[in-house]
Amino acid sequence: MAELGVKKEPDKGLPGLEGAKGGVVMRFAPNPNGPPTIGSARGIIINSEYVKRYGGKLLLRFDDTDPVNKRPMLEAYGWYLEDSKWLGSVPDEVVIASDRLPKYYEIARELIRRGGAYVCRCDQASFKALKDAAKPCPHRGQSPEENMALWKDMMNGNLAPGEAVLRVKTDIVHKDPALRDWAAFRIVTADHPRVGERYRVWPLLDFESGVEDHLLGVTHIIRGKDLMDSERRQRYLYEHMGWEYPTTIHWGRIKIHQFGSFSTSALRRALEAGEYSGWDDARMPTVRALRRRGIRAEALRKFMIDLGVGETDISISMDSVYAENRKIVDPEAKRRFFVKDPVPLEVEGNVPKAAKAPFHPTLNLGFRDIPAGSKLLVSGDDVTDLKAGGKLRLKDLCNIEIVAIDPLRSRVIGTDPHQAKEMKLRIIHWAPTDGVPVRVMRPDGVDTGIGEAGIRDDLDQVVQFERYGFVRIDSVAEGEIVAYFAHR
RNA sequence: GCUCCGGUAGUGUAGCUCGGCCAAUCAUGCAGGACUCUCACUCCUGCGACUGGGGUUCAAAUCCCCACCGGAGCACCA
Repeated sequence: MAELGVKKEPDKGLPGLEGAKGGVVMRFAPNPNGPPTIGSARGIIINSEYVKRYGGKLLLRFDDTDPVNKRPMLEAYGWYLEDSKWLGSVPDEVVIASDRLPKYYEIARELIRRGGAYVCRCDQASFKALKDAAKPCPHRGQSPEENMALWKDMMNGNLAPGEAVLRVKTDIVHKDPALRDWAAFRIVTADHPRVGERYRVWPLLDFESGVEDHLLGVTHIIRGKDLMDSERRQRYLYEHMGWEYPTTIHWGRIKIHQFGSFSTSALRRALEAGEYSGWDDARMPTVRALRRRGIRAEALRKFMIDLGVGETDISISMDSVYAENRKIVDPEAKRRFFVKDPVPLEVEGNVPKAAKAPFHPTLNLGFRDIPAGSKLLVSGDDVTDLKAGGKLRLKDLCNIEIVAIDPLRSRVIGTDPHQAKEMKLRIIHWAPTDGVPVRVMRPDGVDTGIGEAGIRDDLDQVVQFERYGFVRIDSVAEGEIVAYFAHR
């Protein structure tokens, strides 16, 4: 009775894709000039999410056609594969543009034959001047035969870098100057990290990407709003060739509060200048850094899917990722004591020999013993506002009253947690003097302190340092444990 | 200069295609409370938005126009 009206259900997850019923072919197409960043993760995750939803194929395509300005890194190809896999987005097929130059040449020749492209020998500045004035350059009217001959000169070395480019004919009087006769190939004699000096004519993004999307049968393209004009440019190419353009979706630029805006190239420069310890430095906005810090792929996936694919430029906070991750990690993270900036605390009276502390407050993960005694360490942050006569509870150990401040002395006034509760004592954590030195690498700096010795058993695990935050134990060396900070 | 795109709470997001179910969804954040030997987790309550102005209409977050704000392209970069 009540459901006569069709209630609009709030859209859950990603919006549907137009014409995706029979399955999709989608691609993520990075330039491998560094490891995947959080921005890359968005592309990897969203594309793969759609493929999972509609069925079909996920392609990982390396658009590595600039050996100079955005020079590829050989290691980065593997990094993308590795991080895609970790993110739960294993590609069905991997394509590397620098392997496929001959295909592009073939299409270039066909395009020339069809009169869809010409070899332009203007220098950059004078072409721009003509283009801005919506005037054709002198080479635009060359016959396909002339163009083919010049193309061969580009290929065989008769023309030097800068002396000629192949341009796709569009509409030289188009009202948007960005679309007028764009360059498809240029001469580059620099060596390429993968294929050396085998080729001297390299395609530009609009050609390479546009051609590949067709060759690979891509049905849906998701790309940045900054590439909107790319689609409009490529449509001219598709028209010359008689191809059908895929469906496109655009999204806006993404900024992250905690990292600001970043580009792979900028990060690479900073890294090479020695500002970071590596691509997985805790301060890096890379997938591998997040992984090292103990962020789970599931948290990232959920976060990215929740972001959606809007065309608005967004400025997001890692807080949401952290909130997702906290929920995943909390039930399995062992609790440990880590005392930051330790201050010695003398305790008089009957201090228990050891604390029997649960690994988890609510789940049955067992207990660990932490040796105690009359000399302990507490966090510098916890003692700043202490005064003589003040009382507090050392968690899982005993209740104390502060006797003196500098140096810090106290006496046991009981061990019963209920007493502490009745007295509404503040509860702080502590560490034994024979604990292990711990260094915590954080996005915002480094903390040092002493942790309970049991942390040595937690290599590669995500644990919670009580009242401090979640960390991943990164290394357990003789003298020091290194932890990477995930979030509070 | 030319051209294109966008503007819902602090931050994201749903709703906008086919105007009424929207005194506007969800998450995160913040505030308060419950639980708890952690400032974690969980639960409850609360805070908080349709950029502005015109127009069309019985009715506009949704359609049209203008303004303002933000982003992007006009590379032999991706």
